[in-house]
Amino acid sequence: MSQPRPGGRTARTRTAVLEAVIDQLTETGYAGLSVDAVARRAGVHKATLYRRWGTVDGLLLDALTLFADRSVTTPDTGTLDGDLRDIARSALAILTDRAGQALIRAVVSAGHDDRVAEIIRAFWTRHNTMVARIVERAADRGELPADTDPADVSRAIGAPLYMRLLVTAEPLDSAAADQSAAAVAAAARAGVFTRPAAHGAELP
Amino acid sequence: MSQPRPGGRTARTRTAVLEAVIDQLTETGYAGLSVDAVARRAGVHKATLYRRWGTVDGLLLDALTLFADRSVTTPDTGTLDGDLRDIARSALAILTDRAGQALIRAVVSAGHDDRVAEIIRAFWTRHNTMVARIVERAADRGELPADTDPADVSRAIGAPLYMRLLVTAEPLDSAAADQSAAAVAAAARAGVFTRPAAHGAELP
DNA sequence: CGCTTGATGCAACGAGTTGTCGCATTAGAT
DNA sequence: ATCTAATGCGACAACTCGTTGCATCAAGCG
Repeated sequence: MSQPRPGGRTARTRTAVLEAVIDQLTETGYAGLSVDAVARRAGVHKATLYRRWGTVDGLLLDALTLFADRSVTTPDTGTLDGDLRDIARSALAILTDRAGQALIRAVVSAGHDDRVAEIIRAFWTRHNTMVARIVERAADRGELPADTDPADVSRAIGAPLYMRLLVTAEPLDSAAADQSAAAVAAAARAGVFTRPAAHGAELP
Repeated sequence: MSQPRPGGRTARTRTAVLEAVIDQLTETGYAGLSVDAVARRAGVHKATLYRRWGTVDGLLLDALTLFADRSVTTPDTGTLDGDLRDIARSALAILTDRAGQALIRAVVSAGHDDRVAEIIRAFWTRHNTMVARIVERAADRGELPADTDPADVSRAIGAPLYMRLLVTAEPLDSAAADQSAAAVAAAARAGVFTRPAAHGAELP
C-alpha cells in the first residue's frame, strides 16, 4: 500500500473529522454542517478540511461511504417470517444508530448530489440482492409465489420504519420492526408483490 | 374581519411570496431557501419579508399552513380494497404535486421546528381519523378484525410512497399506490394491525 | 375627492460566514 | 539523519444576513 497506515497522522485526522461530522449532524442537522464547525470540533485547521474534502458535501460523502461500506448479512432462520423479522430488526438497528440516523437525515436533506445518490443506489442494490436470496428460499419452500419481486419486498420492509423516523416522528422500537415484517409476510404470501406477467406465457 | 380582503395589496404580496417559496424549494431545496432569494423571486423587497415573516422558517411555516389546511375527504367505495386504493391514490397525488413534494422534502430537512411539528401532527391526526372510519366500516362488514388499529393502517398506506420519494428516489406512479393499498389490505386482513390485548380480557 | 394609516420600497450598514492563499512547522517514511 | 507530504497558522476579500431610518405608495374612509 502507498497509503499511510491506520496509525498514521492522515488516518487519525480522517477519523477525528468524520466523527466530528456525525456529531455535528446529530446536534445541528445538515443545515448546521459547516466546514468551520467540523474543523473546530475535530481540533483540525479548516484549511486542512478544504484541502482534503473540498466542500461540506465532500465531508458528508466520505462519512457516508465509511458507514455504507458495512457488509449486509443474509439471515437464514428457516422460515420466511423469521428471515423478514431479522431483516426488519437490522434496519431498525441502523435507523436507531446515532451515525445511521444522522446520515440518513442528512442524505434526505442533501437534495440530490449525484455521488451521494450513487452510494444510496449501491446500498439498495446490495439490500435487494440479499432479500432476493430470502425470497427464493421461501419460494422453494412453497411459502411464496415463485414470481415474487424482491425489490418490492425489500422496500416494503423498511418503509414503515423510515416513515416513523423521517415523516411522523414516531418511536422506533422492535414492535414496529416486527409488525413491519409481519405485514410484508402477509402481503407477499397474498401475492401482492408478484411481478406483472412478463411475456404472457400463461395467458389463455 | 379587520383583515384586508383577498384583493388587497397585503394578500397579493402573501400569495406572490408563498408561491416564490414553493418555486425556490423546488429548485434548490430547503438548503437554498433564503429570504433574499424568495424576495427577489417574488419581486418584493426583502425588508418586507423580514418584517412579516421574520425568518426563513416563518416563510416555510406559512406556506405549509396554507397547504396543509386542505380538507381530508373520506372515500366510501363499499369495499376495504376500494377505500384503501382511494386513500393511496390521494397520498400519491400529494406526493407528486409540485408544492406537496417541495414542502414534504422541506419539512424533513427543517429538522424539528416545534411549530412545523405541530402542523404535521395535526395532519396525521386528521388522516388517522379518516382511516378509522374506513376501518370501522370494513370491520362492520366483517372484512377486518374488530380491533384493527387505524394508526397502523394509516401509516402503512403511505409508507412505501414516502419511501420512494425520500429514500430510494424511485418513481411514484399509480401502480405503486395500488400495490401499497393491496399490501395493507392483505396485512390488515391477516390481523397484523391488531391492537395488542389491552386489559387481558381474553387471556386464559 | 382628499386624507389617514399601515404596508412596502429603498439604500446602506455592521456583523458574521466562506473559501483561499503563502508560509512555517511537524509527523512519518526511507 | 533527511526528505516529503500533510498539517497548522493567520490574514484576506467576497459574500450573506438581518436591521434600521426614511421615503413612497396603496387601500379604506369620510
